[in-house]
Amino acid sequence: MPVVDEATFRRKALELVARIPAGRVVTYGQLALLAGNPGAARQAGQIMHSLAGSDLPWQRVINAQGRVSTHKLGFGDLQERLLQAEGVVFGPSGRCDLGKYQWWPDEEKAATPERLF
DNA sequence: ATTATGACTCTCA
DNA sequence: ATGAGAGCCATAA
Repeated sequence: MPVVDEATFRRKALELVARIPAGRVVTYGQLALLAGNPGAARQAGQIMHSLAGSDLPWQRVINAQGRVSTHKLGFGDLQERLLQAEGVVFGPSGRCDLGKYQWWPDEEKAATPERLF
């Protein structure tokens, strides 16, 4: 059973998305976990679905395989371009290195010098 | 109340 | 590496 109510879950999820630095990404499952509802990766996606046209960096949310999950929806191409514009590199299989770009909240406190570029 | 539907994720074959 | 299948959880019908 959920650890937090839907409203809270959604609020925290959006909060997290807003904090993702350019050039970094987070997964749906990760978002669900951090928002207080482990296992609710689908809801994370559901929330993103409702973000159409918002000012949030929705493009920085991808699936656990390091691939964008929006090709079926038609704008997967756009999402990849936006990310590449921020420095994220996608391999020929349309996959990027999560170990390298995945972002975690606590990183804000610790400086993350190199890595990028 | 029940069913259908996903911007999901794991586990196997 | 690729794909099917089964959990998962909330929303819309």
